[in-house]
Amino acid sequence: MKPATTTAPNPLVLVVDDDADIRDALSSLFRSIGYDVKVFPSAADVLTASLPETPSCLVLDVRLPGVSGLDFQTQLSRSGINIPVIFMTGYGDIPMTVRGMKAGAVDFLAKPFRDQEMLDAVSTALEKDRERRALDGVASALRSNHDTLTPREREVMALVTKGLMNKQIAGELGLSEITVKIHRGNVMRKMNARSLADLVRMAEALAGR
Amino acid sequence: MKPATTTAPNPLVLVVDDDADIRDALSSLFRSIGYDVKVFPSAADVLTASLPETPSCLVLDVRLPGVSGLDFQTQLSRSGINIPVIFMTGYGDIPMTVRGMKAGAVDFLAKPFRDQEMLDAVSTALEKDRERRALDGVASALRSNHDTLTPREREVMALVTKGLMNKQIAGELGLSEITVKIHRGNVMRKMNARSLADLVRMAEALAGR
DNA sequence: GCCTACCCCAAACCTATGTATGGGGCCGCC
DNA sequence: GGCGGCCCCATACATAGGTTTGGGGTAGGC
Repeated sequence: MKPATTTAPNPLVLVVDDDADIRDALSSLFRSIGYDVKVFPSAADVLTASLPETPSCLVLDVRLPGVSGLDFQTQLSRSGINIPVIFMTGYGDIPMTVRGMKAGAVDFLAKPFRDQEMLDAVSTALEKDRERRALDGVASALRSNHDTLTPREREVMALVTKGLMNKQIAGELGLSEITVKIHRGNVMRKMNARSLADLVRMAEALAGR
Repeated sequence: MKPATTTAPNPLVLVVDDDADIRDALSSLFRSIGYDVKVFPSAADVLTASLPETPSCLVLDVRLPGVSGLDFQTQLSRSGINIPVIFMTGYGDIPMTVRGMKAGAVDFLAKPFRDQEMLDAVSTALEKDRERRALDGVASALRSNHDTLTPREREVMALVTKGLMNKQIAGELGLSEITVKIHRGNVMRKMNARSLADLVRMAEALAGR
C-alpha cells in the first residue's frame, strides 16, 4: 500500500538485560549474522521505543530492575502484543521456567549458554513472528472488509455461511427472498469473495481461532 | 455404538515413578477425589497395559529406570499417542524443563510439590484430554466418511470446496458437467453434508490445522 | 460368465442463485 | 429540503445446481 522505500527488511532482535556486558555481547552476536538489534537495560524502556514493521523477537532476562521478565511477558500479551519471547536466566528455577513456557515463550536459556543455542532460538522466534504477521495481515484485511457490511448484511452472511438457503434465511429474518439475494450479493462483493466456499472460509477465520 | 454397560466414566490417571512410596501417595491422593489410578514403576510397563476409553493423563517422573520420562514422552508422541503428560522431578534442571514443555507437557513439577499443585495440573490435563477426544471423535468420523469416496469423488470434492463451478470442474477433469453433478451429489451424500458450507468446513477440518 | 463397483454421458425437469430494472420508505446530515 | 445510506420488495431473465431415468463401458472377484 505504501511506497516500500524503507531500506530495512532486516529482522530485529530486542535485547533486554541489566548487564551492559551481556547487552554488548548479544548485540554483536546478532549483528554478526545480519540482524538489527536494539538493547534496553529494563523492560519499561522497551515500551517507549519499539514496534517496527519487520519480523522481530524479544530476548529477555528474567531478573530485571523494576518489572521482572516474566511479568513483562504477561503485560505484553495482555496488551495484545504477541512478539515471540526468549528468556535468559542466570539462576535456574523450574517453576519460573514452567511459567515462561506456559505463557508461550519460544525458549528459556540458562546462562551461560552457547551462542549457537541463542541463535537457534532467535531463528525459531523470528520464523514464528513471520508466520504470525502473515496471519495477522489476512485476518485484519478480512475484518476491515467485514466492517464495511451493514448490520443486515452481517446477519445474512452469518446465515449463508451456516448453510441456509435464501428461502430459509428470508423466513428466519422475516424478509422476502429477493431481498436476501440482494444482501447476499452485497456481502460477496464487499467481502471480495469469489465463491461461497471462499465466504465460508472467511467466516471461519473471522469467528474461529 | 457399543452397549455402554462399562461402569467407569471416571477419569484415569496413570502414574509412573520408580519410588513405591510416591506411587502410593499419589495413588491415594488421586483416588481421594474420585479418579481411577494405575501405577507403574517404569515406562515400559505403561505400554503393555493402558489405553482406556475415558479421559486420562500421564503423571511421569523424569528420572526412571530404563527409558527416561522425557524420552518416553517423545516415543509416545511419535507413536501418535497424545495423552497429556505432567512431569515430576526431584532434581531441577532448566533444559530438561524446556524440553518437556516444548514437547507439550501440561506441567512440570519440582519435588516436593503441594498436593494442590498436582491436582490442578491433573485437572487441567484431563480437561485437555476431554477436548482432544471430542475433536478426535468428529475428525475420525469425517475421515471414515471421506474414505468411502471413490478417487473421482475425492477429486471433485477438492475442486468443489475450492469454490469452482461444476462447469469449471468438468473442464479441469475433462468430464461433462452432468457427470460432475453426479459425483458431487455422491460426495454430499457420502460425507453426510447438508449444504455446501458444511462440506467446505469438513474439507477444512480434513486438510487443515 | 456373472455380479459389483467404478466410471462416463444425455435428456428432461425442477429448484436455487445471481443480477438488473424500477420502485417505495425511513433517517440523519448539510 | 435535498442527498445518501440503509432497508425493503416485485418482475423478469439468465445461469447454476440437483435429481431422475436410462443408457454404455471397463476391471476385478467369485
